Amino acid sequence: MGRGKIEIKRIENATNRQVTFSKRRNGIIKKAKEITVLCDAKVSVVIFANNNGKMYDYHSPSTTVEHILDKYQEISGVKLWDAKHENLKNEIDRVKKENDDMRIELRHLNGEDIASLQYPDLIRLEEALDIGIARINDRKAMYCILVHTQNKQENEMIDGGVRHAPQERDYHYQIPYGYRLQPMQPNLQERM
Amino acid sequence: MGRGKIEIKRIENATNRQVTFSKRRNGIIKKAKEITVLCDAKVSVVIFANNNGKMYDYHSPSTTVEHILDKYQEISGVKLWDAKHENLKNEIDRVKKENDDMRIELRHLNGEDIASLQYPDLIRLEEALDIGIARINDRKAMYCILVHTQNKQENEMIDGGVRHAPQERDYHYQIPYGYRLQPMQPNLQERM
DNA sequence: AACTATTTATAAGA
DNA sequence: TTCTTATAAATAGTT
Repeated sequence: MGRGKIEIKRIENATNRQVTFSKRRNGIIKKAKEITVLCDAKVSVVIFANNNGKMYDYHSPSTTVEHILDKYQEISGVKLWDAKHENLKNEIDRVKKENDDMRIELRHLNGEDIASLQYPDLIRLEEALDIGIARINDRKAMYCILVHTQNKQENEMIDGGVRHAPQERDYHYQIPYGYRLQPMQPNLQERM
Repeated sequence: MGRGKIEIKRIENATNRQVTFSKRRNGIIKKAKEITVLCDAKVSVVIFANNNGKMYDYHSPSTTVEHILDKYQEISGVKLWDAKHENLKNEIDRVKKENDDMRIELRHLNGEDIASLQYPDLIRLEEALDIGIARINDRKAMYCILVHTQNKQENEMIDGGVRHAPQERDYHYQIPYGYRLQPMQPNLQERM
């Protein structure tokens, strides 16, 4: 489409090549704009000149490059982001694995999904639970002591004619009256 | 460039639009190939049909999409990866948060880091642990029953003159001789 | 999917 | 470069 027909092969004359590049580049981008409007298409064109590396591009409106690339990946199956994001993905996998392991352990501690466990595993679980209970009872006992002390202090204050508003840390209303101190676990202290 | 001149605006007739899309799409990709050869250019064209979402693309040889994108970013200053990056980071944060929560719960169940817990939380924990222990004991009991049955079967086999190789599921070596059955937890069945 | 009358793109020249 | 213009190529409407 010009004064003469040309063969489609590299134009050896640099000036000529540059001129043709410029003309045809504009042509392609014009066509891209046209098909966008005429046919409601999404188009993305990126052209680099080989000599100066300058870039020319067109992207149809309401189409971000990201969007086009996402679709490109999805359809072509090429994973563009992998190189860049492999590390992040690996970390996600690692954390998710950790997550799954903990979820399983939690379920086991709750006595769920234990059908597949060997007998020694059951023993181990029971021991872990026993330790937990021991420590929690220990802590409960400390609350009782604390409340006891606090009550004593409050009584002394009333005696002195001063009454305090209930504090955040007035726990005793949560503890049943007469709650008995749990005996300390004799073998617990060495672990704490 | 056809029988009649057309205005560059959306073609309303769907069939016509589809035909024009097809023709012009081929035209653009042909032009892209030509400029690649003639001018030694790097070209990337991606076209999506709006109706079926089908993708058509061309990328000049020795030009990966990644390469073009890298250059695109470098020149345009647009950070294409950021959006993707952000999503992955958010997921990591989300999973890590889940992770931390579970880690805390595990520590609590183990009776650790409970100094900051309120009394009702301690009660809740203890109840959870009790349930776990009950279920595990229940399971242990099932092992004992199983082993008992198995032993009986083996004895019968020996009586019949046949001796079997030890099976995978011969658990009894893991259970101390004379291990006594744990009493079932009376309030456990309704939960299982 | 072909055909072809026209429009459009562009190669070569100024 | 940019403009011009002859001609090749693309394609709108038709079959």
